[in-house]
Amino acid sequence: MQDTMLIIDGLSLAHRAFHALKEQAFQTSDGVPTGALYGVAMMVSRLLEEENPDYFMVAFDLGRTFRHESYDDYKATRLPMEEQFKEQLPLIKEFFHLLGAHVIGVEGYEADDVIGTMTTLARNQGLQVDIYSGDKDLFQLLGPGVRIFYPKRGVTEKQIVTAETMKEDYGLAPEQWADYKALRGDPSDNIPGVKGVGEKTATRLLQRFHSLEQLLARLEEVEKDRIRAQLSSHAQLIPEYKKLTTILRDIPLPVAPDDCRWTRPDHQALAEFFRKMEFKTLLSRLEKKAVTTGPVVETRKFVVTDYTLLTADDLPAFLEGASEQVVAFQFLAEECNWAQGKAWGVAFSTGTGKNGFLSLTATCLPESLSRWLSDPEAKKICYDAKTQMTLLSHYGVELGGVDFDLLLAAYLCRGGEKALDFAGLVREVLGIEEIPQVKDRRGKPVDLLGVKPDLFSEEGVTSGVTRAVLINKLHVPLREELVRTGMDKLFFEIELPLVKILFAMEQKGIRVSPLRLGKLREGFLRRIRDLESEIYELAGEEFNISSPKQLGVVLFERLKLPPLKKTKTGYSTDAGVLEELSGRHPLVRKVLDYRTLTKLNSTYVEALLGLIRPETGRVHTTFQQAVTATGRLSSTDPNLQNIPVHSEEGLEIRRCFIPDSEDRVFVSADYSQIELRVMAHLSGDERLITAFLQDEDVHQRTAAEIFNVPLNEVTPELRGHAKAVNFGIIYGISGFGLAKGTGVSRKVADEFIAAYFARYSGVQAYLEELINRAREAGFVTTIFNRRRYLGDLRSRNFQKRSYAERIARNTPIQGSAADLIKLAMVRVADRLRREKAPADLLLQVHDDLLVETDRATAKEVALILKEEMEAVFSLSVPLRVDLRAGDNWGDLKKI
DNA sequence: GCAGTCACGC
DNA sequence: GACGTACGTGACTGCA
Repeated sequence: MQDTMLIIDGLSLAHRAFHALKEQAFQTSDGVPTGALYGVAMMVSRLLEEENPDYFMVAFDLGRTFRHESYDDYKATRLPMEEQFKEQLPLIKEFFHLLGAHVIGVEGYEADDVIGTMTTLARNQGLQVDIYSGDKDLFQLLGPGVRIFYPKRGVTEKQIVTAETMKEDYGLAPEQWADYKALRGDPSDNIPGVKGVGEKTATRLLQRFHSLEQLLARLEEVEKDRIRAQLSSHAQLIPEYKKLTTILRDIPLPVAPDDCRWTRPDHQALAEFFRKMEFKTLLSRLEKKAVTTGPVVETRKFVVTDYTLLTADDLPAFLEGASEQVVAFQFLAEECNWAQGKAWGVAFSTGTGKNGFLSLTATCLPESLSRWLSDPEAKKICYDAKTQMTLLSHYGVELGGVDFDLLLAAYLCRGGEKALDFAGLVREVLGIEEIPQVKDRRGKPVDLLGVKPDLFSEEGVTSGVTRAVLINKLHVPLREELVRTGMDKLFFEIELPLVKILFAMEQKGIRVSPLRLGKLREGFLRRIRDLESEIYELAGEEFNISSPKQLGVVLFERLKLPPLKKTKTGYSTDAGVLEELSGRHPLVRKVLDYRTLTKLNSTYVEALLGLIRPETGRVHTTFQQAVTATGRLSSTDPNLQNIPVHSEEGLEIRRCFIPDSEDRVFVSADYSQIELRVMAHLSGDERLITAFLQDEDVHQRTAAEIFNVPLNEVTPELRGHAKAVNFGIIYGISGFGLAKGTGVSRKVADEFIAAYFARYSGVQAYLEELINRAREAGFVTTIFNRRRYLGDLRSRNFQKRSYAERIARNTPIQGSAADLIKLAMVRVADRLRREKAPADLLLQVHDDLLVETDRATAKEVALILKEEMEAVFSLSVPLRVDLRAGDNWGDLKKI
């Protein structure tokens, strides 16, 4: 590997550090140092955490620089700054010495010149040169083997600039930078530049003429009279400017690269320095580093080897003493999914400290075990009860008496983050770094419910028992955390009872007609083929239409259509762009159709066909209860929460979902405007509450209010705009986003929002208060106290902060709606069971419940759904549920 | 395997 | 002037 020389642009860093010290602004709430300390932090990271440089140098200005003497103003403005730095310089120097750097300044030259010369020398020796600087002037040093770590202004992420990225980002080569600055000028360096030549013009001129010399020589070729005149009047001065902007690369240096070899930092002295300077973040990083790489510290391990190998006959006695307490259990299985379940055994850990493992070999469980598992009075705890239920279903055992599910508890406690896997949870809560895990051939940890025979060993049993013991250990702090945060009710009355309901829904599955799906596929494939050949015809060549890259080339290069939008990697070809272009070339519309059809076919038709279980003719989704940040459920394999509904082709797909038999029908119950109702409740806005109390069309009412027209004069267009505003409010609006959504101008969109907040001032006040309180507390909550932690609300990074604010506005609304429907599911399931209604919950799609029931009892069941869902919780506005029923999922009619 | 883009739902 | 509507899952491409 190439040796590396690390060079720090000292003056710029001193400048940053100075402001950091002055403003006491060392770090953001998320612990990331802001721009002011960027250089220091990046370097420390590099030195302490990533790799070590072979050579390390810091360049400083020493006193006045003669390169600028020709420019009178320079002294007047620059000197006082240097005086200020002087106070900081000894500290900064000490800091770098502690880090093991060589600090170099040359009387009469700027730090840039020192860097320029050292870079040239080092590169000639074949070293890789990495420069940390906030100054674009150094870009002129870029070239083979030279990179600049350059912070984007106000942004904490580092940006690595090379000659190539510079060309891409600025359209200029390194050797053009001095010319560019001479033309453009730079007030901060007191280089006036050419009047009337800004960044764009300077770039364009240099791209065309390549160098200042060429430009001045061929001045007559410049078309714009104004620019040409300015250039010729500056013709004498321009070379002078260039002298000011050009970094010297051959000044006499007191050292050679070889004198700058890195000496390892003295950690203790460095820590002392950080403490003195109150660089808390850096200090903690240093200490962390000391723990992980310093004197070898034993990683915290936890293994349980003290357990009893049980037999089916031992089990009752083993569990008996524990009957008053909760028992943690964990299955070990070869396979566990909807289709199959084969258990190796089950591990127990009782509250009284007894651990045991029961091996299972047969296709059925011993009676003593089944009895205990299904006994609702025998309290048990586990990690991910739904999956354990799935395994047990293959033994015909219904798990009962689950008192605590660590997966769900951890999900709630983490407040907005996905639940951790078990090892992660143990690490976070108990600080245990290492637990026994079954590993596959490549050393990847294997799920305890998917241990293939060739991997099964003693280690598996140990892993299972250790996990059971840890489940017991973890449940205490997690239970306390739930109580402390007021989420215990949410956990015990909503999430935990929901597990069984979701499990039943997964088991039940939905019948899908393979015949209808097959026909659909035929039709889709035929249309796709037709479109393909038409598109190739129109394009004049064959290409992969599904590749945005290739499509971009065809549309924007071959057909010369205007690229309206760019993505990180090239032209954007999303639906919005294509829609705009559709009038300009017949191919575009066909691509849109092609996209729609291939999407529907591969994501839904083909995928569903593959997921129909041949034994039952049904698809069985998996509901994820511990993934979303807001408390919603999600659905996978297949995802039945995003089956199309808005297009005719989409409805065709929904029509393939059919009830069990002729005697059965689907009933759907969906909450009307639940999120807006929740917002009305949370904000207490009287106008909004009144609208719902009077059961008005809320979008129509909003239109009347913000456009100031009578209710009956609201046109569909106005209603559409109002609807977009309502959505925007829920999602954390901006004028720009709304403008895009409605097609009105940015200015008009801003006016919509202003009008909305003027009319619904309660909503505005609520949203403002919400953010203020969340900033203080560090989290937002839903009606049932579900939390989401939002550290970024205090971030100095605009982007992060704005994002956190949008989340803060949306989460209480979306999350409360999620809470409500989850509770409603619990109530509905309970009621259906109590009334012995022949009905099964099939799906939940966020505000919609799909139920299958006997044709004869459809009305009754529908009314039960409506009743339970509307009465689920008393808000200051009524909840309303719309009912529909039908013989397939695509043709549901209002009832 | 992973990131990027696109598209479907609420 | 930054930045530009919440929450998901999944198919596909293209690069490593």
